[in-house]
This record gives sequence, structure tokens and C-alpha cells, in this order.
Amino acid sequence: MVVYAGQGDPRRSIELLWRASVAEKRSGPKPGLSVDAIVDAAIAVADEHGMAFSMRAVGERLGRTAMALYTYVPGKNELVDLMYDRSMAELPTSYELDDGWRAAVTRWATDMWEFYGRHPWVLQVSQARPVLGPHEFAVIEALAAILVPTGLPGRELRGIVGAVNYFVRGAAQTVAEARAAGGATGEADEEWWYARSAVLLEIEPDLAKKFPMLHLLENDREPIDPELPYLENDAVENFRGGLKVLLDGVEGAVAKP
Amino acid sequence: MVVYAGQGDPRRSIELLWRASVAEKRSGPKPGLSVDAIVDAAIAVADEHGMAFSMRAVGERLGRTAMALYTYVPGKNELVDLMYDRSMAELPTSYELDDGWRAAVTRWATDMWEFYGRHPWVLQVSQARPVLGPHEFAVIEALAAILVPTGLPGRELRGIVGAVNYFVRGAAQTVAEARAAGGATGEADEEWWYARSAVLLEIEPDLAKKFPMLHLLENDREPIDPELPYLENDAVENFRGGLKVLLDGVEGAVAKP
DNA sequence: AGTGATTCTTTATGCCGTAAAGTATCGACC
DNA sequence: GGTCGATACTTTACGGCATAAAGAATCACT
Repeated sequence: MVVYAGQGDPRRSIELLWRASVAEKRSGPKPGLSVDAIVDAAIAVADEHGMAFSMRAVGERLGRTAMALYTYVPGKNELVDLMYDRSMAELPTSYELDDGWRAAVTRWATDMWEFYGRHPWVLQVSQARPVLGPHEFAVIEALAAILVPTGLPGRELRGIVGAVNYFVRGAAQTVAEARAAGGATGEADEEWWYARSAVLLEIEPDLAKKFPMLHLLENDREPIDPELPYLENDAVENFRGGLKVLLDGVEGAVAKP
Repeated sequence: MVVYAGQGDPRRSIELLWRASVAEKRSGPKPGLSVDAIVDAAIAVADEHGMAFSMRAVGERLGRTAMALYTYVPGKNELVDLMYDRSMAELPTSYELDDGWRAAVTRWATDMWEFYGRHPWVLQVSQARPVLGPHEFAVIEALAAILVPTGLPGRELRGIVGAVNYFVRGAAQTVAEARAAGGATGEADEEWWYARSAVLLEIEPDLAKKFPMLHLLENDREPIDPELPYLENDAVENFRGGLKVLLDGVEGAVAKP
């Protein structure tokens, strides 16, 4: 399920995200949990079992029932928002520009790539309506801080920021889902790929003739890192190559005017 | 739910995708449905209600129960694979190169962009393990056929094909989810944005000072097309700008060696 | 007429998010 | 110090989901 972030009461959501809740104690039993504890537990569960985690599972990890969470968090959607923003706290908030913007953007992109690898479920939280949390802001601020000094106008910069963001997300999604699917079925990448392509070639023997350009595209493979599974190796190769081309484009824009 | 495509029996899935089933009639009642009819109905339901469609809803649209579908299709995952591939049949399979590769890639990207707008649920089908259907192949073949004649080596081309693909998907996802979220809550984009940013500014009044670069990024807006909602206009702007930069990078690669 | 294969429905199982109601525990006030 | 109301948490329950299992209806064949 792709979770459409940011539904429900806006005030409540944003207060939770920015931790602006006024902790005025009244009466009643001491709270045994906290929003932070719940968000951390939920992130841990999602890291292990993917976005299809359940409120019951999060509660169980905390020694509570699922319903206990609703004391602290309005619902699952809001919890996902909080998970999303909080996980991004582990990303750097600024990058050195000593080696130029290109090196810095590359580091930003690599950090994001690795972040998505650690928390693949983040890729399934909607991007459209930003969660508007402090850490999400900080991550984009970091990229903007690298690119603004190039002097490009805001209009162009927004396109570039978007392109870099989309690209990293897309590239990361490819590996992340490859891993997740492998994990879900217990098959390794190679087995999965082998089983499918064998059947495919049996059913459609002249595949290479039907899609000649795709066939050509498969040439000129780099030596495969034997440490990495097949699909993952492919994804890393595409990430590096694609980023290079994209940044070449940015370089053109920076140099031109 | 993001559906991890390509699980279950590989042979059965691929035979369905390539319509390689041997229709040897035996006995029993005449089938009142067909795989095609089911896939079409499912696409229609998903177009209306998003990827969170149910087997019940698809059955209902065909005047059957949900379980009737299982006569034709092994399960929901496989149905999603079939929907994914079949919907792509409406995309062109080749592009003219008379105006050069850049114009052709732009048309390819625009077609994809519009396709995703028509079928936003496609964006939620996993990309990692390709569904391996004929129409998905044809779509990538079309892009490859544009780029291979540039003479770039396969290694570089794969990165470029990936980058263009990721970019279009990412850009499309932004609009698609903006629309979906608006539809889900019944709120228009503007209202949603207004409510949230108002609360945000109330809680965090010096937002612009905390994220100065983000603030700068918002400058220099193009005149907004009053026909389009705010977020959508932004997305179109980003799509055009980002694609331009990306293709500038490709141009560099083509010209260099 | 009977048999077996096939289509489709009915029923049931075990998940899910969460509403509603109940129980236990505390602070504040009389 | 006893009561009252607020709070934390559990229990139970509801409707929805994919789909397993079993049964009913329909046809081709002998």
C-alpha cells in the first residue's frame, strides 16, 4: 500500500511532526510509551517487514496492544508521516563545497541512495504532498544549499532539484524492490531471474529478434562485482552512469549563461 | 499497497502475459468471462479508485463474485502484472527520428507522462523485477531504438535509459499522487496546501530563516497556468525543466567521444 | 443416462485498521 | 482521605480484504 501522507487533522499532524505538543501533565496513570518510542519501534518493524507492517506488530514490539498506540498517534497514516520524517534525521544537513557543487551533489545523492537502502519503505510514502516535517525540509535544504551558489535562477533550480530527487528515488526503488521481492519469496535474485527468463525464452524463443534494440542494450557489460547480486549490480551501474549524465546536464546549465 | 510483481508460479504468469495458453476446449459450462475482460475491468476500476481496488470490485463490475476471477487468474498479484502490461499497449512502439533523437526522446517522455496521468496506479507496480510482458518490452524497446543510433556504448545507454525512465516516473508520481490524495480526501490541492502551510507557519513562524535556501528556491516562479492546480503546475514546470537538463547531459555524452 | 471436467457461488478463515466500551491508575479538590 | 474526573491501556467488535474449501450448476462425452 502506498500511503498517502498528510491526511487527517492538519494541526494535529504538524504539531506531532514538529514536536510542538505542550506537555502539560494533568492526572491519570503515567504514560508508559511516547511518540518517539512508537515511531522508533515502527521504523524498526518497517525496516524488517516492509511498509506492510501492522499496528498490531508495532504494539507487540512495545509490549502493548495495537490500540494502545492510538493514545499517542491519531492513526496509521500519521504514524507513517512521523516515521518518514524521523528516519530522515539520520541524513546530513549540509555538505562541504570545497570540491565544488558536483562533488557535493554526488555525495548527497549517494547518501540518499544508501538511506533508501536502509529504509526501503520510505520509497513508498507519497512524495506529492510533502509531509512537511523538519527533517524532510532539512534534506532538501541541504541539496538546495549546494545548488543555489551556482547562481542559477530558482526556476531552473527547481527542475534540477526535482530531477536529482526523482532520479535517486527511482534508482533506489529498483534495488530496494528487488531486495524486498527476493525477501518476500525467499528467492535470491539470480534464481528468480533465471526461472523467469528460462520460461520466457521457452515460450518466446525469438525474443532477441522481436526486441533487437533491447538486445543491443545488453552488450558491453561491465565486469560484475561478484559480491553483489545480479540485479543490484545492474542498479548500481545505472545509478552511477545516470547520475553522471544528469550532472553533465547541470554543468552545461551552470556554464552557459 | 505496492504490489511486488512477478510472484507465484513463473510459468503460469508468463504464459498469461504472452497469451500462450492453449485453448483446448473440453467440457463444462461455457466460460462467461475471459482474462482480457477481467484485465480490462480491473484497469477500469483501478483508473477510478486507484491501486487499492479489490477483487470484489472487479468481480462486481463483471456481474460476478470475486472468486469467479480465480478461475482465470491465479491471484491479485498476477492480475496486477497483466493490468500493468496490458495498459502499456496503448503506448507507441516506435518514434520517428527525422528531428533527431532529442525530439524523439522528448516525445517518448511526454507520452509516458501522459500515460501515467491516465493510469496512475501503474506507478505503484514495482519496477525492480520487470513484469517481463510484451508491451513493457515494447515501450523500452521504443526508447532504446531512439538512443542506440546515437552510437553510445551499451553501458552508457543503460544508465541513460534508466535515468530517463526514473525521471519520468518520479515526475509523474508527483502529480499522480497529488491528484489521488486530493481525490481521497475530497480536498482540492490548494485547500490542502493552504490549511497545512497556515498551521505550519503558525507553529514555526521563522521557517524561512531556518531553511533559507529552500526559501530562495521558491523565487522566480513562472506565471501559473490558471487552468491547473498549484501543485500540478509546479510538477509540469519541473518535468519540462528537469527533462531539458537531463537531455543536455545526454547531448554532452553523444557529442564528446 | 451417466460421468467427469469446468464455471461460478457460498461459506469460512485469518488478516487488517480502528470504533466503542470497559478497567485500572493517577492528580486534584473537598 | 475519600471522591471525582482525566488519562493509559485492554477487550471486544465491526467491516473489509485476499483467498482456501466445498458445493451447485452446466456442458461434452461415452
